[in-house]
Amino acid sequence: MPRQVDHDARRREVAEVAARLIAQVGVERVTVRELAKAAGYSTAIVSHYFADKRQLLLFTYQAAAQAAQARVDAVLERAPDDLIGTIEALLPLDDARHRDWQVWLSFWGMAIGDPEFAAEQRGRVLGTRRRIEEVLRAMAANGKLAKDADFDLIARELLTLVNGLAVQAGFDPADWPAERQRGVLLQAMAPLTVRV
Amino acid sequence: MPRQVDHDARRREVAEVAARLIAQVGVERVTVRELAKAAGYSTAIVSHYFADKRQLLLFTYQAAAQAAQARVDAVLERAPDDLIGTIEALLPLDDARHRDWQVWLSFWGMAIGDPEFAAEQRGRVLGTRRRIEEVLRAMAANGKLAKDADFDLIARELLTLVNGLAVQAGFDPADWPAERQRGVLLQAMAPLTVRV
Amino acid sequence: MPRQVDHDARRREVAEVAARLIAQVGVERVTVRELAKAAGYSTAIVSHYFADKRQLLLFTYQAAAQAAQARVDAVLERAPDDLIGTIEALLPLDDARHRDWQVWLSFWGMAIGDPEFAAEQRGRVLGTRRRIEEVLRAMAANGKLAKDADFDLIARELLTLVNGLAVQAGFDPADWPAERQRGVLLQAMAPLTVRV
Amino acid sequence: MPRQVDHDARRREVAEVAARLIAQVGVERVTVRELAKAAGYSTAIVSHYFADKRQLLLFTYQAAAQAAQARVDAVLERAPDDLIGTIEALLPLDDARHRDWQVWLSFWGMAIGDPEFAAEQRGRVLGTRRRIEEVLRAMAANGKLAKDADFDLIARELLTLVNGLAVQAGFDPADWPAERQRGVLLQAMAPLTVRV
DNA sequence: CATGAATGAGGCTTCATTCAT
DNA sequence: TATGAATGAAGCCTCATTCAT
Repeated sequence: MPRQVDHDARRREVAEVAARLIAQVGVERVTVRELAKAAGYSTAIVSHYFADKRQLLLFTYQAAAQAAQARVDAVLERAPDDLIGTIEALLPLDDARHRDWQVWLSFWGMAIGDPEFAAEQRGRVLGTRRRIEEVLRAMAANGKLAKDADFDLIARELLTLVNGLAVQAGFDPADWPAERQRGVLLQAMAPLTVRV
Repeated sequence: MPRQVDHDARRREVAEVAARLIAQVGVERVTVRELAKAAGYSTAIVSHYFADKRQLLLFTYQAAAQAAQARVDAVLERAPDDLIGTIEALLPLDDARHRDWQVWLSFWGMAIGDPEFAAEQRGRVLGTRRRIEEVLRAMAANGKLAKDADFDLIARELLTLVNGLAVQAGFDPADWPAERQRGVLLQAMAPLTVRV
Repeated sequence: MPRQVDHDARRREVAEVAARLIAQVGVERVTVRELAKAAGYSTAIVSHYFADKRQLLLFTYQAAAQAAQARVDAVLERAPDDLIGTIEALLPLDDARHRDWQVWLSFWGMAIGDPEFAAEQRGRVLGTRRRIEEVLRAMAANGKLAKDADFDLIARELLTLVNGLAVQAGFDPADWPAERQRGVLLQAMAPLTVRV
Repeated sequence: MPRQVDHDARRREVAEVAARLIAQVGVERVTVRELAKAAGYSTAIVSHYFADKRQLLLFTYQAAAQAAQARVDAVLERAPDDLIGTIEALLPLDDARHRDWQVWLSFWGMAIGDPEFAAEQRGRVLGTRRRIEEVLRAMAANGKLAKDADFDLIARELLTLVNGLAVQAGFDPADWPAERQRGVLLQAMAPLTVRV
């Protein structure tokens, strides 16, 4: 019997290396050759595990999105109405989250003019907003938020803040330590949530 | 006597075409050939007016930034304390501003891993924040804002909102018509400014 | 298992084709495209086996130099004091040696203003002179040359003759058949060596 | 009446600049743009005064050859049998002659595979040899050389020495100061000329 | 399953030359 | 006579991909 290789595990492994490289040099500068070298495989690895370089990149993008989602899930499992925890799970407050944002930022260059990537990006934003809305509803159910609050609008503002913070922190991490991100976030959230 | 050409005007002309293309297909997909064809020149035109393709792109980036700055200036000339006007001058509320943001979004892909473009981006953010702070100070001088408000923090929140809105509107303009952008903006600004 | 290729052999093969082309059209007229076509490969073959076109040319130059050295070695193995044999091994007396000189002549154009190629040329001249000096010392040891002869000066004169003959024969082979080259050589060598 | 420009003087002026550049960077690296800049003219100067870049280079080559010829003429006007003076007029013993040789060396790269330049080179060698033969005949007439000497062969050897010395001195001037060039030359000439 | 040799398309750039002025 | 803007051909190189092994 031939040695069985866990196909999906290998795909994730390659995508992990890709994410590392993308965060370092940007998505457009990542060549299959460099990627293969960094991963310790031959150049044919992409054709082998992915139909295309494009598919590899898409997979890498989605993997980062799933990681973010998992972070949010971990928060909500403990407390389904932990809004601040949810938002913080999304912000680039540590290296892992910072790297995910680097990846997304880098992909945005591709997403301009690439309908499929743009759609992916739209979907990710929409999905995240839905999750935030759920948290808001949970808060309302727990009396932490007015039941007639405009959940959609609040969620939009919150996600707007997240994206805005991440963009600025992404290109100027020195100017945006975790505390400063939290400072802006809390200033903005204060009037939103204390409206029981 | 040879035909005289306004060098700077021609540079702006080429950069304008570049911006159009970038907004359409993304900065990495813009080739000199396509650019030349779209501009109605030969491929050598780029080398003629720019040292490099890279220099052309940098110039294009800066041109978009200057356009934004000019829009803000136009507002502040009329009313130096017009905060909402300033912010709206920055948001992708019409096609022109939307296109500028498409250009920046596209460049962010390059900025990851390209120190010079990243620095450019940082500079642009910093400059815009300074201008917002000035507006806040003018407001305070006119009694529209508490004199001891944390100008830096407020300016950071406002610019965070601008960037966050632009990112979302950039990839999903249908979901972010001007009114919705204003809606989020006003909801967020209300508690900030009405604190006389 | 992938097809295995002898990297160095392939490099020599490509360089051999390059030498042929250089001798025909001159080093500056050799394009990667022509070279690839003549070698029966695609243009990417050069980048595949050499970092650079420049590196390929350097390698080609050195290969010709090594061929000449090998010819001298073959002579000296049989008779370490065979001065005439050594000199004749260097002269363009047959097609193979003529072609090597064509290559060097062509490279001289590059060497002007290219420090690295100029240094390579200097090194080759110096190395050859050293070998001639060794032959002279062997002759002195065998009583074929005065022991107090000025080895350096004699070697310089001999190599001067070699270069001078090669230059003229290189551009006017019809006027410099082997016999005439030998004629000048022997006339010049007669007074040098018969001084026992 | 329009200002009359001395066409030939302008051609020589441009060629002089070209020679300077060629000696510095090699003939293949000289671009029309650089040449025009160095000469203080526009790029169209070549099309203006020469049919072609190629014609300009040919003219430059010939100008250097004429300069060498003029140097020999100056010697022979004083003493038509001054063999050593003639040879020294050809050797790169000072900067001016060194530069001429740099130009020729650089052109040799072009001459390989360029029949017209090769023919030019052949002609120059032949012409110089003829002049040396004349000097030898003058020596014979003055009793400084055996009347039945092989003028052709001696002239060939002498010109071989000249070319050989120039090649070596051209790439390694530090190793070939004037005195060393003369040393090799005199060692080689001694047996040739003292055969009255 | 995995390799690395080889490809061909395409990118940016440089350059001699032309042309209207 | 002289200019400099503009061209188009060509050069080198890089890269994702394919294919025999």
